[in-house]
Amino acid sequence: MSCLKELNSKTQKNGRDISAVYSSENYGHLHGMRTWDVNTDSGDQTHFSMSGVMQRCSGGEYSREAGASRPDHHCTNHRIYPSHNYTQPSLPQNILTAHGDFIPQSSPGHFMSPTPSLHNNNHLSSLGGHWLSEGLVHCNMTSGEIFDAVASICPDNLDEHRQKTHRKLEALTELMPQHQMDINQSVNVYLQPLAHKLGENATVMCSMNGQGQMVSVNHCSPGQMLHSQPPGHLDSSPEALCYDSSSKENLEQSYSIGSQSHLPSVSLPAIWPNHSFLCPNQQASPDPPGSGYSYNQMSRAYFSQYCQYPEYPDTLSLVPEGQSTSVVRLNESMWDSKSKKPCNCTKSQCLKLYCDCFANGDVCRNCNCINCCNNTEHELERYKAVKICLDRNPEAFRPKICNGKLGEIKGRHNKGCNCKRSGCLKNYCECYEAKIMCSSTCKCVGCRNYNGSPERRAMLWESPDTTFYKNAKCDKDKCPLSCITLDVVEATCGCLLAQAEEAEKEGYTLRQAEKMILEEFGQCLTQIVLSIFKSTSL
DNA sequence: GAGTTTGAAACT
DNA sequence: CAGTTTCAAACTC
Repeated sequence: MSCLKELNSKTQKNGRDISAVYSSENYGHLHGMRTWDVNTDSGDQTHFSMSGVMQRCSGGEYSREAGASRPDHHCTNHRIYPSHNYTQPSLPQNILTAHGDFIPQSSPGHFMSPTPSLHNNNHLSSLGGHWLSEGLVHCNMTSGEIFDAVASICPDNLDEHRQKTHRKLEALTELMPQHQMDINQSVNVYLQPLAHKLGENATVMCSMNGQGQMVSVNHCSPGQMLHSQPPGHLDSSPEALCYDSSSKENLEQSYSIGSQSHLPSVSLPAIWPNHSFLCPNQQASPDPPGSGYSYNQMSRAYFSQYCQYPEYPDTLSLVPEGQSTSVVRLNESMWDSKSKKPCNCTKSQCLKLYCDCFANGDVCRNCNCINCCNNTEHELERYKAVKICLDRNPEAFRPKICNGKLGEIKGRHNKGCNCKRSGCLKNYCECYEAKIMCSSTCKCVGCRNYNGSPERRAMLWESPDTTFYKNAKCDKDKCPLSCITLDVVEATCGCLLAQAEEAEKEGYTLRQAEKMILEEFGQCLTQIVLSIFKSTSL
């Protein structure tokens, strides 16, 4: 029986390393590339492939242009039309259009040269001088192509923008060259679409607010309505799809998705506050039925290394390939200053791993630090600091506490602690602080943070949080029952259910069904016991 | 709140 | 890689 095989597989894995049980095999990967059309009415066309980094404006970013009568002072406005299935309406010139179709990577985008009217300040001009300012949005476009493209569109302040942007790009490229390629393969950063005008699989929208939150909606189905209005106030205008990413409130509203509110959502980290990336081949995890959103989170700094650590697929989830619609956004709780403990750094400028904010990939906000450079005003310094840390230790931003074997509720410390005086029973100890027991990877002296320790037992049972003790893993991985994990229990239940269904399908009597289920349970137990024997050499 | 202790990070 | 220094958090009074 296949489920028995699965159970066997799981129990075998549980003996040592079960982290791969929830593999990606059931979930698709995001891949493919999308291109943009930047249209003007000049008629000239230049083909180019957009791969690399593109910038957006600060403050407003990609906001809605609510018709011709709604100027937006601080945002670059974009109208986006699909290249197919849609006839561009009669609108003012110089509209940035795009289509979000998944296009084979070899397919070029089309760039149509601009007209002089692009340079005016008419709010209907889709590209203004702020196009190249702050906040990186990554897409398949090289920096040179960006400059050339943007230069032809909005030469205003180009030199200044070029210099500023080039410095950032240099730092960025230097910092993570290997990820540039990843980005090029997984364009998921797109402008605001007019969703309901796009054909099936045509809508892609993705952007970030000033806090690095990435939001995207992919593959909207025809008729799906995305709106920026509160429920009940759906804007029926073609420009209804919008957001002002400088506003968290608007951001939330913008992604109130009409009848699709059940759509899954996943969170994406950003390496830096204004930068987000999507890696290809990220694994997706399904949402619990009925849940509106699911959030996973990981260190933003660590995200740049994400693709190097497939053993942590659960830290990031994306919508499975083929799913018609998805919402991708950064978990805002990651940026919730209320939930983040403020640091008190005085000498490190919050650019060393001494600083918890920096180490966690956060920027300092509402902290008590002095001479802080861990903020958006010191991006370059921050880039360099991240690079230094990664050069010194490529896993510097890797979460210290990783998922342990299944059944280990809290996991284990990657490096282990080195405590000498605290007995690992004070918060000086990172294991203790993370509410996990010390493991064989620790090099601590006089450790009392292990299962069965008298001090620990007394302390934990005195504590209101006795689940810490109850859920903790066995001492130093030597408990033979440690392989009976939730996963194994789940698999066992699955086998029993499958047997019950089979009995029902075959029309067996209740007694016969009970017998079948009990026999199945016996086989499951046999597999578990055999696995225990194997893993413990009993 | 000031001073001390502690262990991770950084440095040599 | 080991020893030392620096640093910020945890802890004590």
